[in-house]
Amino acid sequence: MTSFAEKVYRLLTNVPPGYVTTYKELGRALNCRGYRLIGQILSKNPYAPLVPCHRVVKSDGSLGGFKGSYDSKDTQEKVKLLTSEGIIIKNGKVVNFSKVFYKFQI
DNA sequence: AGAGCACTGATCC
DNA sequence: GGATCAGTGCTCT
Repeated sequence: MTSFAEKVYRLLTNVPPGYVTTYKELGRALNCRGYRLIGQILSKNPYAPLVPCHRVVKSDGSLGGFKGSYDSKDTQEKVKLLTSEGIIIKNGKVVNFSKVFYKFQI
């Protein structure tokens, strides 16, 4: 499958552990303005644990959603995961966001 | 062929 | 400052 989705997954696997990126950055890296579709694609995530979709957050530092839910235990688990990777999250937002933000080379 | 979607920026109070 | 509106592009049914 050589679709747009695969490119997203590929970029995601390029993100090293302990770093995060944003839907916007992904969209920009792929030259795509439909930021929503990035999340939609990730929600499908046929590549499951291969693609660290929990490392993708919103542009303002909040985590956005996870597993199709906005406010559930899944989101809390995402926080826990990121925290264990060295990312500080407080009140549902990344504290050291600018420090762990992985910028794609365009 | 059509609707959905884990977002974002701009606009409106 | 916070809330709302509109735009956006690919995937799935």
